[in-house]
Amino acid sequence: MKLFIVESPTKAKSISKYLGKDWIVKATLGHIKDLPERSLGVDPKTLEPKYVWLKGKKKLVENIKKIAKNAQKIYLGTDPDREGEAIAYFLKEELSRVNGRIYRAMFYEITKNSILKAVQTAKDIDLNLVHAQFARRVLDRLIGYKLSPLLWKELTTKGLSVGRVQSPALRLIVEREKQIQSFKKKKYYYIKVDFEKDGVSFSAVFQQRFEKPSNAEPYLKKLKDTMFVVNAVKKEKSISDPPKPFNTASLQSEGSKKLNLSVSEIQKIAQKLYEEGYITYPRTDSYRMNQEKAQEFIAFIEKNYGKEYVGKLRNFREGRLSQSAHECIRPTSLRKKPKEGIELKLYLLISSRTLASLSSPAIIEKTYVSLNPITDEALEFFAEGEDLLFDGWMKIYGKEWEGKKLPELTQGDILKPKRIYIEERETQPPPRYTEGSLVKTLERLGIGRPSTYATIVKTLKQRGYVAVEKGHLKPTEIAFKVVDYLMEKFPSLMDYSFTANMEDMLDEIEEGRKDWKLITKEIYRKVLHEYTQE
DNA sequence: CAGTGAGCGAGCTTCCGCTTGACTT
Repeated sequence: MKLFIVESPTKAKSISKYLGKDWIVKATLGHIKDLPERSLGVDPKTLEPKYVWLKGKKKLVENIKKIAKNAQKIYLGTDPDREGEAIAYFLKEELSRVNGRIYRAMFYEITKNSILKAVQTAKDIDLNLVHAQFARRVLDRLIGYKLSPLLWKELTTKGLSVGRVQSPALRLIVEREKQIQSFKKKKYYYIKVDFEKDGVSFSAVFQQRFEKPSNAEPYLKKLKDTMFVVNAVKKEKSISDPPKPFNTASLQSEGSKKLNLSVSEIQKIAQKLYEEGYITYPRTDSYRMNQEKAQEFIAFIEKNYGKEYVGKLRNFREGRLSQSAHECIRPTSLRKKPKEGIELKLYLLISSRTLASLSSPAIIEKTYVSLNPITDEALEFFAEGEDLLFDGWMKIYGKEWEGKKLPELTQGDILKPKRIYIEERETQPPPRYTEGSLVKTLERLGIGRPSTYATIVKTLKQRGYVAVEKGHLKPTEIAFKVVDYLMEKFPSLMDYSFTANMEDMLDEIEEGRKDWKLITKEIYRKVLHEYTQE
């Protein structure tokens, strides 16, 4: 009998099928050890971390140990990334007491081939990766547990928190709010002319905007009772490429927008769909898709929509920080879907997005028309229209076409205006973040991981830093104070590229070029630098 | 005798990242 260990019980089930009878597959349910919650858990001098059992995990590992005792070989198949390597490390530390034949198996998708290959090519644990996890963990702990108490004292409020991820996230929200507060709305005016031709109405606007309606009046007088002539018509084809398939960030933002739910609710439903076998792993930063599956989906498109709707599997550049242990989020099969309710709705969003990503581009024709009043050629008016020549992926994704088509116009056409008037508009402040747009921004900046996006939002709410108002995130007064304080005392931590810089350092540890304790100390000192100078 | 203050100990918030099931109400 051989033993295979993974993180997720759902994965354990599928892998168990591939490996067959003389294998036992067990799941750790994520990390098994972590720093203690109620103390720092890091020696301030040596930076030596004190990892302790997570709740319930001692018992779980003891059970695995009993099986390990009698196993011919033990394969550690935790996720092929920094965190997964750390889990494997602690597993080995425990299991090697009863059995020395322990190997590290790496796989990037759950298919029979890749699992068998992982077993054949299994090697030893990569200590560099483990040390990078220590560095990441210790740094996050030091920042969180050393800086938070400074806030309690400074702002005499208990329960406030500072973190490598949450504090820059809060800064985004607070800075947006400041922009909104200082935004001065400005009115502006333009001259608009309504026409109608062949029963289709359209409008043209004057080349110039005005700050005051009185500035537009003289022009308006000139235009009284005049006819217009079409001076030029330009047509341009443009291509609208299909969207990428979903990863966690885009599923959370698109899902919460379309189904009107919070990002945590979306994540919860996705997790359920995953456990019930409807979709692939829901915590991923990757857009990769299994080749054979993509072929299967493309065949489905051809059969149900026709050849002209078939696109191709594209290779997307993964973000530099992407650790890519999993594929994109897609249906496991198109033959199996949930029966009803919100689960079905999210499933259908995922399946249509997946198919759309593999279908053909939409083709749009843009028309630009310029017109003059017959009485004055120097006054130019512009009209624009869009026509959908081919819907492509939009049909499959169910995206409604919003473009407006112009009537057929040719140079020299004479038109009688239906109405000439001044329209008032106002410049708009930038919008507040929604949960979804915040998650997308965090992903773009490389702040946080797919497994934590939803919790980041939750933490900011729990700390009383943000409130949800009409679906948008509004910072509270204490949030302003916290961000102002941190910006003054710890500017390098609040820099949006802090995480990216930290990742660079972790890369060096992973490649074995730097000692993890030295680097961790260096970064932490840099964060504290300005503060301790006083 | 009442009020004051020093000294001491107990009880305390907090991080990010990996994963769900086993608890209680």
